[in-house]
Amino acid sequence: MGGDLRTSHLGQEVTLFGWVDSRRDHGGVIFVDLRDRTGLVQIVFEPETSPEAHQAADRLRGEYAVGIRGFVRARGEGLANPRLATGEIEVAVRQLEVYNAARPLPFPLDDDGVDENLRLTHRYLELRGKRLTGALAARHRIMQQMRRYLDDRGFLEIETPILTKSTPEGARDYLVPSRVHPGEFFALPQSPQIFKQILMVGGQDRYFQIARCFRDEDLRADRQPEFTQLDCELSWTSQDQILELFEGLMAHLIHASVGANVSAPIPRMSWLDAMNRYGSDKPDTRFGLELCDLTDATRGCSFQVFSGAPVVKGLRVPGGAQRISRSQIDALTDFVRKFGAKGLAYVKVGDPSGPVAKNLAEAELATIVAAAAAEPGDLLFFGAGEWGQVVDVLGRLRLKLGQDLGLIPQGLWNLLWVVDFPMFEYDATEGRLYAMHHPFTSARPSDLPVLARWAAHLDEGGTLTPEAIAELTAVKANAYDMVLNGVELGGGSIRIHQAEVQQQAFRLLGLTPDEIKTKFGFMIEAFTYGTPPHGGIAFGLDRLCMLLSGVPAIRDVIAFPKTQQARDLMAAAPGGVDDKQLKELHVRTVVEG
RNA sequence: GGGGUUGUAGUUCAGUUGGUUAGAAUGCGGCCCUGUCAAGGCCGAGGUCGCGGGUUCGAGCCCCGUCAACCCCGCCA
Repeated sequence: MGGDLRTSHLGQEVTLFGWVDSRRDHGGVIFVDLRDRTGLVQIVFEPETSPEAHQAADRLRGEYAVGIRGFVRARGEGLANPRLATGEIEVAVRQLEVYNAARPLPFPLDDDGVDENLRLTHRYLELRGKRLTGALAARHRIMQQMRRYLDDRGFLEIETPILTKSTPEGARDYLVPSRVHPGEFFALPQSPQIFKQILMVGGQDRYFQIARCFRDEDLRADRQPEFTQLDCELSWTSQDQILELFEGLMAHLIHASVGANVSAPIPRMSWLDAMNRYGSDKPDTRFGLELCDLTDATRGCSFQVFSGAPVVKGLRVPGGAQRISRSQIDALTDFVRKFGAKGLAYVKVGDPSGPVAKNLAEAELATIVAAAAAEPGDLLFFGAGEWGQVVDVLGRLRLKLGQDLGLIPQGLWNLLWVVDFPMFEYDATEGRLYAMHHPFTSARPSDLPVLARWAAHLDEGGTLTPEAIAELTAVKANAYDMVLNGVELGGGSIRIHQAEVQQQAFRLLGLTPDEIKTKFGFMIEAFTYGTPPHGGIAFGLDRLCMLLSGVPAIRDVIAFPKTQQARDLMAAAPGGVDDKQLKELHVRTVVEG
């Protein structure tokens, strides 16, 4: 293609197709940069080569779709363009064909500043730009590398249904009404979870799929309602084997994409450690600024906010007393309020006049400073309250400070496994347990009796007592997440493969025996026919491509993304449908207002 | 559901304390030009200041509402 031409092609007769990227008309000679997916090449129209082509080139304009025949020749002395890969040569045109003229574009290609609204409406034009062309090519290569890596290790790529069944738990489903079965609906898959486990029952012992998933939840820069996962499952396996296999895959992908060497094995951190040290289950380990525990140091101190709190934690900013101004602290206080903090206590180490320091005896302050290993000139932020709230707020503050103070080194690819997740979270408002990973995740063998006992307790009409909640939230799951630079790339677990244990898990999550039967009966039954132990993992392909391409949003690695309001501006979807279609589907709309 | 940012020629932006005919660059159109490469020179066209309402003698600017894009909270097993 045009962008591939080099001096090795000198003298060759070539046929090129592409778009007019720019046109420089000198009257007697016309230069055009011809662009295709591979890049630019200069083509030259001159009367000496072809009077017809030269004359026809007069009406060329930007983005005309054209084809040319011509011959490759060297540029004259001093006329090479070092900024083009093809800059040593040019193509003298003998014949020009204009396939399609182009109206002036609504915006210039490759201009990052253009309103995204406009770019999304004309996505076909934005796709011609280097940015998207490069990102899509990178995504293609990542997918090819994934396929090769997994194929080499005996995995089969198998497709699972898009029209499937709504299941409780998890995100809101996208629903598809059934024409044949009035009043019934398919759901689009939030992930192929159940199908891939059934594939294991079906003997397809190493499966993968680059699978489209659908979740009808609100969007973010890294969240689209339809997105792609690399979804994997294998039988006769262990957590260690899975971590090893997939850290190998990720190291391979990072090396192939950005050339960085990630040394396997990658570090593993327990969920509890991650929460305590980084205030996040997906810690960004590219920088320090770790949280410290000040609960003991503040026990019984004179400052009621600390002494009355179940947990007090600190975040020490070295030299922060100078680097962070009062107005910045005010802004940070507003920041943490968004996450439910009542305020943001701080002391400037060595300065006893601050609002918090004034409330503490000298010795108490000294104890706290020592516990935080803080030095004069440091700024020490505090979080006091329930453990989950405190670590969450300080974790978010840590990330913000890391960004604001420029503490995050670029060019690092810090991979991390987070392991030993709790099996359940307790929701006090709803009075029920939720699966932290998903309901198919297995527990550590030593915890199985705990599950069995409380499931039986519920079966006998019992309720979730405080004792049950305490014991069950202490249960650890065989689950693991992979984190890259503070972004959750993927996660998985060793699954439950025994019908009885799966029933217990559903019971503990509050499903009635009837619900279990209607929603998951086929799965439970499948587990009674010789199910291999199995486990798997799924990675967010869009996020991975986003990080490896260094772009700020997954929209930038998706050919046709949706807006934050979940619209496709180009296709103008969603849109209304005919009454006839609705009738066939046995659906009536009720639009308020 | 909530908080925030943005919205002015095709595009990116400027527009003073509310004051006459809303500017620049780029793009677009015409003419000139045989070595440019973001070509150059001359000339020209191009505006519902997102939309609706209000305040005012007077609104791009102030107020209220609304729409859209984006960022975030909630939500996303």
